[in-house]
Formats: sequence, structure tokens, C-alpha cells
Amino acid sequence: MKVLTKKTDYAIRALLMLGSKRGEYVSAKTISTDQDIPYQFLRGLLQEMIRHDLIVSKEGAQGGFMMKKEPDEIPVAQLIEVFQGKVQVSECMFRKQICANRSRCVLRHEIMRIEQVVNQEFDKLTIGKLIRDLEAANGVTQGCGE
Amino acid sequence: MKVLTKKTDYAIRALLMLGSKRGEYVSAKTISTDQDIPYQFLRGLLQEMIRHDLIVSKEGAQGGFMMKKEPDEIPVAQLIEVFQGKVQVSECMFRKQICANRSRCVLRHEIMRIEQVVNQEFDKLTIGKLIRDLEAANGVTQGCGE
DNA sequence: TGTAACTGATACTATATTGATATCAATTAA
DNA sequence: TTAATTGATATCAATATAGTATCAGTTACA
Repeated sequence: MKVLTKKTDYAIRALLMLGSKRGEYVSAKTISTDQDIPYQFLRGLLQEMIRHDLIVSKEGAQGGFMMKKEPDEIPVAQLIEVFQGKVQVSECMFRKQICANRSRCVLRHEIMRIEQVVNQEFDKLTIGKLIRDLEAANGVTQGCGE
Repeated sequence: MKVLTKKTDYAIRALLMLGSKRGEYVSAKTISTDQDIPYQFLRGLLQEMIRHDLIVSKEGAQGGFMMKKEPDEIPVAQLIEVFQGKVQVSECMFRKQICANRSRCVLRHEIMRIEQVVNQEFDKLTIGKLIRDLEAANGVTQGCGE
């Protein structure tokens, strides 16, 4: 079970970069090189983020991408939703519907409780928070915090 | 983002059935019909659960499957691990390894915290708990608990 | 003792998702 | 004018998910 797909992972890292260079346009190429994200793949993600009003772009030479929203207003939950679809338990799509199967119904009830917990956590985790983490980590030489 | 795949969903429901008919062998056909799970697909899942020591089988006529472990000793977390692989953030597989990329490292750190929360929840949710939920719901006519 | 009801084992297929690449037109700074 | 850039799309490969088919072996029981 993978929590974040590459798309989300890449998108977050691209935003971290844009977030720490606010006010300037950063090209896809720069982000791609710096964050080691496949160039064309990244471009698709950036387009998607424009469509969702997270960033803006400027065409032509010296063009690129820039944050539109405040980093603190972009929760990772939103990025997961954009790139992986809304968190859902299984596929009883119509939430108010009566489940045909009782076991399934009971299971759903419990899992949806957990789903809420997860969503709350991903809502609290914003790009802004990550940028501050990143700044705090700068200069410190250590491995991944377990 | 789907939390449970069909495999896990089916496996849990099969276990709920075995768990509420403890001491008797229940055939794959019976489970399949009763829980509306594709027969051959279910058989594969049952084999997998035997390999993981969750259930036992008896071959031949009047054969079938029976719980081996106590329902309270089977957390949903384990089933997710068996059928969907261990919950992992992204794919920095070697946890002690130093991440090449600082942004990624910070991101990982935060996500792993959330991962723990999720795992704790799925650990607390056992087949035994679900069976009790199921018994409590029996006879009550209502839709899915939102 | 034959046979129908079972599991064990394995191979196969179809579809969806994920991850990635390629191409060409349009825009813009220098 | 041209090199650097985004916009828009089409295509592709790999992997995961969901499901089917087949045949051999075991067992209860008529």
C-alpha cells in the first residue's frame, strides 16, 4: 500500500521549490534538474496545478511557474486529492446508499472512521509547514529522521 | 486513493464469516455465494490466508475452511499488509539510508508520522471487533452509518 | 467402490493505473 | 531573429488489480 504516488511526491517537491522562491518564475527545467523529476512528466503536473489554481505560469523565454496561493493554504490532502483522487474506503460510491451486504456495511463504518483521521492529518500538513521544516533542516547534516 | 483493494475487502468479509461460524468448515462456494465474492478469486485469497496461518482447510467433500487464529488476534493491518503490501510512504525503501534529496527527506519525515497514525488505527481494528460490530448491527434495519 | 463435493496448484486474460516520453505550436526576452 | 520557454496532446511501457479456467488430488457417503 503506497500512500503517495510519484505524481503527488513530485508535485509536493515542486511546490516546495516554488514556495521557497516566491515572487520569481522558476522554469520546469530548473525544477526538474534540481529536484530530479522527469522533465515532461513534471510539466504535466505543473499544468494540472495551474488548472487547480495553485500556481501560475509565464510563457516564453525567462518564463516559468510561480506560487499563486499561500503555501499555508495548500494542504497535502488537496494534492493527494488532485493527483490520486479523493481518499475512499473501497468503492461503495454512493455514501448514503444502503449496502447490500451487512458485513461490508460494518466494515465500511469502521474504515470511514479511520479515513477521517487520515484526512485530518493530511489537512494539517501544508506546504507552508513543510517549507518551514525544510528551512529548519538546512545546514544540518543527517540522514532521514527514521 | 483507495484504502482497501477488493482483495483485502473480500478477505476481511470471508474472515468475518469464518469467525462467526467457528468450529465448522465452511466451503469456498458457501462464502462466495453468501458474501457475493467471485469464486475462483476467493479461493486464491483463502490459499493465501492459509499460507499466513490465519485459517486452515479440510480437503474433500464436506471440506472447507476454518479460523485458526483468534479473531481478536487478526488486525486489519495484517490483512492490508498481506494483500496490499506494507503501508509505505513513497519508495525510499531503505529506511536508514540518507535521502539524496533534502525536500524529499523532510516530506518523508512528516508522512511517516502520519503513516504511524494510520497503522495504529488499522492495528486496533481486529476481525474480532468487526464481528462484534456485526452482531450488534444484526436485526437493526438501517443504511450505512454515513 | 464410485462419484460428487471439495481443496491445491497454477496458468492465463483483461483492464486500469502509474510512470514516462515525444512532438509541435505558440509565446516572449534579449 | 532566435533560443528559451509554456500549452496541448498523443503515445507508450510497466505494473497492479480483478477475474477466469483447468486439472490433479482428497474425502464423505450412498
